[in-house]
Amino acid sequence: MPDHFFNKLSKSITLTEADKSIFRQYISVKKLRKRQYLLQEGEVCKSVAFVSKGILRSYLVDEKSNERIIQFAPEGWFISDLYSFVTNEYSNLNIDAIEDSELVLINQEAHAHLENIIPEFFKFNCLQYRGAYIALQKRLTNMFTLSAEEKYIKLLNIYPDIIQRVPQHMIASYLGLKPETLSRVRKKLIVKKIGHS
Amino acid sequence: MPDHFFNKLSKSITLTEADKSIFRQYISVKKLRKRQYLLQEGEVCKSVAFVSKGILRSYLVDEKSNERIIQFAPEGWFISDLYSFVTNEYSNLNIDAIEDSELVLINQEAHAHLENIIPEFFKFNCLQYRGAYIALQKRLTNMFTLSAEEKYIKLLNIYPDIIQRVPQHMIASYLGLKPETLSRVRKKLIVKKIGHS
DNA sequence: CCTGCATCAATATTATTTATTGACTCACAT
DNA sequence: ATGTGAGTCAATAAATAATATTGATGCAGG
Repeated sequence: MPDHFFNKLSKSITLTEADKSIFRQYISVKKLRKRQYLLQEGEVCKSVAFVSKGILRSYLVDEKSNERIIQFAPEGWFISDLYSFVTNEYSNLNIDAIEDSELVLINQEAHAHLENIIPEFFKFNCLQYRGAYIALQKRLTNMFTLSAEEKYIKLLNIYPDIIQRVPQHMIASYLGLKPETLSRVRKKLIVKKIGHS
Repeated sequence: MPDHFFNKLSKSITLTEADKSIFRQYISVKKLRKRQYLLQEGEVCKSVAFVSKGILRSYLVDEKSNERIIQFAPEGWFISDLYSFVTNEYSNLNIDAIEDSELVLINQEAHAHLENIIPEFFKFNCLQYRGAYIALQKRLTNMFTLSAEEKYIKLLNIYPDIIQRVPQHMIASYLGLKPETLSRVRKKLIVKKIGHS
């Protein structure tokens, strides 16, 4: 079951068979159906999830009760509320499944323990955090500097697959746009494209 | 928030204001949206839920992966997997919301504690169990002895409200019928009725 | 050899989700 | 002051998913 998970790890670190069987003792597998929560606002995030099938999102709802999407996590990605996970404070974000999905879960104790006994796993996480930090910073700067159209095109180039899979209003939410605005941006782009051909 | 809950208790037992404020310390409130699980097969049932709004169901999925509905719980009812709740073993049933719902939750420790310090609550539960047992036994005998049509009519008489609220295929599942069969039974009944008028 | 129901497959109906459009407002950069 | 980019609100359209019905057929038991 957690093959996909091991493949992912193996891309950045080297895992022995012994390591894998240790992992198997500490991880669990969970299925979520579409719209099901993995984590709800007000709960404490007790595990990080690796998505082996499907796609999840994390989001928060603002004062005006709009959903603001923080992250999409398709197969091969991790998702959690890291803040709540490490501090044990209540989470203020929600994580749910956009499609029926399958996860590999690692809870707090398991995670700590695995990092201790498998140094390569520690290293893996290190790399993950660094990468995530860089990506987030880039996203933030894009948010501040780009126009609606530019944001959309950038996303289209980087994650064309995600745009295909998730409803458009979620893309809008991710980009900090209103669905109507995104709809109009797309229309304009299509018109342009037809002009070219 | 838990007014509805106190009203329910007050129908069978007498609660002082002091009792109520003790309760308030030990219960929690939770919202579920349609199709969201309260409990999934393989988890341990950590709380009993009082439904203050909406409607839930508990069901198990059989070898042929049909859902078999055990119970519906509309407002004013309790629902849980009592077996798992008392033994701490993994549940083999699922509980989810048929409509967006609001619950009052009492977890294991709270439940035990409340029964200890509020004898009336202990008594309430006693009555609940007895009533539930009787009702279940009646249901079982109906299952064995009645025809599809009779089962449906009986349900219609006892819980007309539930039949209005939940999809027909769930009624079928509850009665141990196939959706097609129930559809045909209903058609026959409607024809009969028209004949009468 | 009926009767009562299950099964399978197709289709119809209804509800829910998602997307688009129009008319309008506001901020702000020119 | 004015045009542009995006938000807001309300209505509608389109797409998808959930639910219900129907017909054909099979099978077990009185």
